[in-house]
Formats: sequence, structure tokens, C-alpha cells
Amino acid sequence: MKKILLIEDNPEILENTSEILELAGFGVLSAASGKAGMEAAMEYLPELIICDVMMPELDGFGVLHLVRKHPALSGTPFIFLTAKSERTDFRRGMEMGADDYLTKPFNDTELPNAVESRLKKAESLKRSAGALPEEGAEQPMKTEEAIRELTSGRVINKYRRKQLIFSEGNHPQYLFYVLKGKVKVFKSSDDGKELTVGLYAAGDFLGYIALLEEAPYKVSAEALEDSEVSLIPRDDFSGMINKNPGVARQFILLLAKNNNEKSEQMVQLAYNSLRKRVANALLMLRRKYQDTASPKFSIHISREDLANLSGTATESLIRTLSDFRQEKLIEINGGDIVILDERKLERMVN
Amino acid sequence: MKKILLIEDNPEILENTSEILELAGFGVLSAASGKAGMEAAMEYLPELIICDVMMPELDGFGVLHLVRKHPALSGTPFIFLTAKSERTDFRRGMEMGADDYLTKPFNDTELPNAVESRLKKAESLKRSAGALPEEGAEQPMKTEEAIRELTSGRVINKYRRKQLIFSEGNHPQYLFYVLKGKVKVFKSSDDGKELTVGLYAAGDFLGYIALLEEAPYKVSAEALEDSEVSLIPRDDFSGMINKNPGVARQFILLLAKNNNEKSEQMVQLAYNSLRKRVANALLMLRRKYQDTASPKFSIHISREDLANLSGTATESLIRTLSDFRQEKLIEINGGDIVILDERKLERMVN
DNA sequence: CGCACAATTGAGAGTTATCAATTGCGGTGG
DNA sequence: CCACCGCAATTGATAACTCTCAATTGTGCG
Repeated sequence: MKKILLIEDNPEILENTSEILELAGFGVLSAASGKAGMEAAMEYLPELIICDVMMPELDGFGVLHLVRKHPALSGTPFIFLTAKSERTDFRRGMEMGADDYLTKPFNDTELPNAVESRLKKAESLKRSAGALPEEGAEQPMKTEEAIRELTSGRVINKYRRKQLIFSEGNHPQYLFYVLKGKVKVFKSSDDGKELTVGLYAAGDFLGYIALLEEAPYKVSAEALEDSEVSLIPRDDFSGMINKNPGVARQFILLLAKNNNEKSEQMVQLAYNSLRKRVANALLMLRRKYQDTASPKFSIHISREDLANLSGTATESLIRTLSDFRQEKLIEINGGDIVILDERKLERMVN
Repeated sequence: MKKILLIEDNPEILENTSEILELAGFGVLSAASGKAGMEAAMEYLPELIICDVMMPELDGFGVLHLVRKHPALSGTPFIFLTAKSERTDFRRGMEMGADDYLTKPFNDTELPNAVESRLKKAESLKRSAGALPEEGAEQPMKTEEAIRELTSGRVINKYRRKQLIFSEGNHPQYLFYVLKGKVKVFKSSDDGKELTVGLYAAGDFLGYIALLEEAPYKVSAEALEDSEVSLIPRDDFSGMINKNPGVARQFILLLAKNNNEKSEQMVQLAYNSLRKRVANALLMLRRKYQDTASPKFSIHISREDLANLSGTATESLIRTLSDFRQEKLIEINGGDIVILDERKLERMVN
């Protein structure tokens, strides 16, 4: 039975829609918020996602954005559900890569038809993509499926804030896949100062470099907040990499992206002023961890962590933050940093 | 250039729309009827089809139906164009598997955006479907042999000192393989200062990150001294990567190593004193470019290049070199830097 | 021989780290 | 309930480091 994920914050509509889909013979997973939806999507990897546009916190556009970024979900058909049939909203949704756009109220055939049609299309695309090699003895699994297999049904570890996930010098046993929370990867200088060299969020893989190299970790990873991570045994990972070129390709892309980001960071660290580095750190956090589609972004992060991300001393970081606050670029609410003027911050680093 | 097929029976709209697309940088094929459109589609296999709904004889729905049935066209993104924004028509189009539905009049950005977005989506689907093995029958070559085949018998380019080999923002056409000489890869900060982010010598591959990503270069490469580089066409490289997992693995290892080195460098740049960074730069050169087994290592490098490698201003670098010279760590012979006491330099950075 | 450019030196300004002190805050045992 | 502890955040003062600008010297080459 095809699994469909339905994300809708209005309980009445949720119930009603879910019923329609079940009557049409689909397996329905439902989620009552964008965030819950995203989590369910990552955990269950549905065949199709239906999502309301207007929701508090993480709205439909946000969900779509995250879905498209996620390696195992990016190809999943995505249908928007909305009460208003504004042209601009419709265009925005389609431009972000939605597959269909249903306006409420819809009748009992429209929804199943739309779903059916998208599933059929996804199916045929999958087939045509895999159709070329006629005589490969074993058809390699599709990338998406392979990644699904890789990540699902694993042991899940929970880590508390500040807890180490792996540490420099140790031998890798697992590939990590973040289900929930925020993780940083860092490296220490000889005099004990730490620099954060990577940020990870739900849906990201972690620790694959050491696995691919078959060498000890050169960096350490630590939870920035309470997190859940699933553990994929080393051999399952390398087996998948070897059997499935598509999966290997995904990780090559990750490595390449990583590399580019690091080159960029190096230049920043070498030549940019503290102000710029801090501004950039804030923007990096924003890019990586923005989960609401609200214009304001707020994050809870210790000054030390932020200093390590900026590559500076905690005190210097704090002074810079004060400056930013006075300039109305940010706001500090009980430890949380709120970005008020993203535009100006962007301009600062460029 | 991306080929787009535009099917529209009204000559005015056809002309106008075609112009918009051409301005947006697409190659436009046009057809004035459904039938002509279908013929053109089959002959030219465009990357995307835009089609009016209402046309005499074969209408838009008919075209879509035929397209989806055609084996080589079935995956092609299909956008409907229509004057009326009736809900039922829209639903019918989407249910038949259209990818988007634009109502006229549309403004100058809507159309290119819609096209862009669908092309990107199709691209990403293709990619995630995996780099398929072209012809599985052949036994994969041994890795070593494959790499030999990759690098031998190629066009060889000679570059003079300071000459650019590739440059940030350009699209990669070749994989480079250094036969002779020294090459640096660098990136510029917004205020024009350069940081060297990689050193390459004879036997190294160059520029593979952009090729693997299928994206523009994020860094530039320049000869540090007169060099010879062989050019491996893009397709030969990706073919080899796809056919031969061993070769793919080699490049994965290169990427991973690169990544680790960069993490290390980032920490250095962030927290180490100038002295340490310069000492490290000298040692990096030594590791990368020592070609004789002689106990002393000497290199000819401009102060500016060395400063860019250390991430500092030329003057500061020079002062540090003077210090080193006074401390008998190095010696300077007509521009050449000779390392006298490697041991002490090593100790300095650790 | 002199030009163009690289290397070097000098002085001073500006930025950031460091050390020390103070404040703020959540939890906790009396 | 409250004083107090431990830790994070902040502020202050100062030292250290590195950059910048400007001037000078050195060097290869036509």
C-alpha cells in the first residue's frame, strides 16, 4: 500500500482529508504541524506528501524547501493544499518545485485523482530512469530507495546537549544520520581552542569522511542540543556505497559541497574582520537551522559555541554581539539571538 | 543551451513568448499547431515543452497525452499555457501529468521562473536516479590501468608562471592532470586578498570537485612555476567514474583527504599566531614539493605567494621570515628559501 | 644604465586576545 | 523561602599582534 504523508494543522480538515485518502486505498500518515510533518517524512519516507500551505511556525513552503533539500526525499511528489487560490501563492509554490496545488474545498474525486496522477508519474519517471541497462545481472537499487533502506530501521541513539558523538582519533564504526536536533563538528588547535568546522541538522549524514577513508576521525562531533541520531553500521554503509553508484554519487556530492564551503570559510578566517566573521556565523546558523518560515530567525546557542563557529575568543564575540544589538541588527532574548536585519548582515559579509 | 519547445497557435503570443524565453537564455523551437508540435518534439527531443491548451485539431491535452506515451519524451517537463483559469481545466491538465499550468497574461518573470524551476527539478531527478552504468557487459578495468588510460595520450597544455589554469565562476570542461611543475588553487576574499587553499604537483589531479558537482568552479588555479598539464575531457572523466568504481573510490579518497586538510588549515588560520602559520606553510611546501631526498629543502617562491599560503600580508610574512632567518631556522639564497632546521619548525606548529 | 617590479624596512594605527573582575541566573540545600 | 553555589555572560583595562601606508633597497632584464 502506498504511504502518503498528510500535513495539516486544522484537525477537522486533517481528519476529513485523511478519510478520503483512506477510502481511496492509501496508507495515510498524518502530522499536525510542519515540524512534525518533516520529522515524520524523514522517518517514514512516504511515497507522496500532501501539505497545507498556511501553518504556524514551519509553513508549507518551508516544508517543501526542506523536503527538496533532503537526499532521500528530494524526488518525492509534493502536493500543496490551500484555502486561498491566490495566483502569486500558486506561482510561488510551483516555482519551488511543488507538483500540484489543490485549493480547498476540493471534492471527493479531485484529491484522489491528483494523488493517483502524481504517483503514476513518479513511477514512470523512476522506471524510465532505470530502464536503460538491459542486461545488468542485478539491477542496482534506486538511489532514493537505497538511502531509505540505509537509514530506516536502525538503532537510534539519544545525545544530550554537549555530549560527544564521536571524537578525533577514534576509529569510525558507524555512519550517523541525524533524526532530530543540532550537531556540530569541530577540531581543536594545539592550545585547546576549538573551531567548529561543520553544522548538521535533522536529515544530515555525519562522519562519512572517516568511513570513506577507512581512517580515524580527524574531527570530533558533539550535540549542540538534545538530539537523536540513528546509527548505520560501517559495513552496511560501505556495502551500499560499493553496490550502488547512485549512493556513492550522493556522498561524492556531499564531500564536494563540504569542500567548497571549507574553502570559503578559510578565506573568511584568514582575512575578514571579526565583525564579518560573526555576521557570517549568524547567517550560517540561519541557513542551516531556520525551521520556521517566519521572517525572524532565533536561535539558542551558547556564546562559547558561537565564538567557536566564528573563530574568535568568547569575550570578543560578546562585544561584537553587543555592537550588533546596538545597531539593531540582532536582539537578545534570554540568551536567544534573534536576527532582526538579515539584509544588513548579508551586506556586511559581501 | 537548453532547448525548449513552444507550441502555440496564436502567432502574436507565439512570437512574444518565444522572445521572452530567448531573452532568458533558452533555445526556443516553436510550433504553430499541436500536430506540428508533436512532430518537432519527436524530432528534436527538447528539454522542456510549453504548450497552449486550446488549439484546433490536436489540443494541449492531446499533445500531453502523446508526449507521455512516447518513450523518449515521457519524462520531459510539460507546462500548459492557457487564457482561461478555469479550475476544472487546471485540474484536468494536472491530472494528466502536466508539471505546471500558467495562465495568460503572465509577466516577464513568471514564465522563465516556471521553466527554470521545472528544468532544475528534472535535472535533480535525473541525478538522483543515479549515474547509470552505460554498458555493464564489460568487466571493469583495474583501477590503476583505468587511471593510466585516463591520463595518457591527452592534449598537453603548457602554462607559464602566474598563468591561470581555470578561474572561479567558469564551467569546468576538463579534468586537469599535472605532468610537471607546481600549481596553486586559491580563492579571493571580497576585498581582493587571495588565500591559497591547495597545492598541486606533478601526478596530481586538479579541478575534479567542480566536475563531480557539475557546477561552476568555486576556486581558481594558477601555475606557481612553468608547468605542463594534460587535459582530460569532462565526459571521459565522468564516464570513467561511472564505469569504474575503483576510480570513483580514488576520487572519493582525494576529496576526503582534501577535506581533512582543510579542517586542519581552518583551525590554524583561526587560532594560530603568524609565526606558526608561516612555519606551517613552509612545512606544507616541503611536504608537497620536496623532490630530492636531500636533507635540505629549498624552494623558489615569491613572498606574495608564500603570504597567501600563510594567510597574511606580504610585509608581515617577510618580517616573520627575517625572524626565522635570525633564528637559523631558514636561510635565504637569492630568493630561494632553504629550510635549515625542520625539527624546530615542526615543534613550532605542534 | 635604468626601468619595472619584488623585497625589505619603518612607524604607527587598529584590531583582537588576554586576564581579571563583575554581573546574572537557575538550581538547591538549609 | 532565601542565601548561596556554580557556571555562563558581560564588562573593563591592557597588552600583544598584525595590518597598512609609505619609503627604501635590491634585482633581473632589455
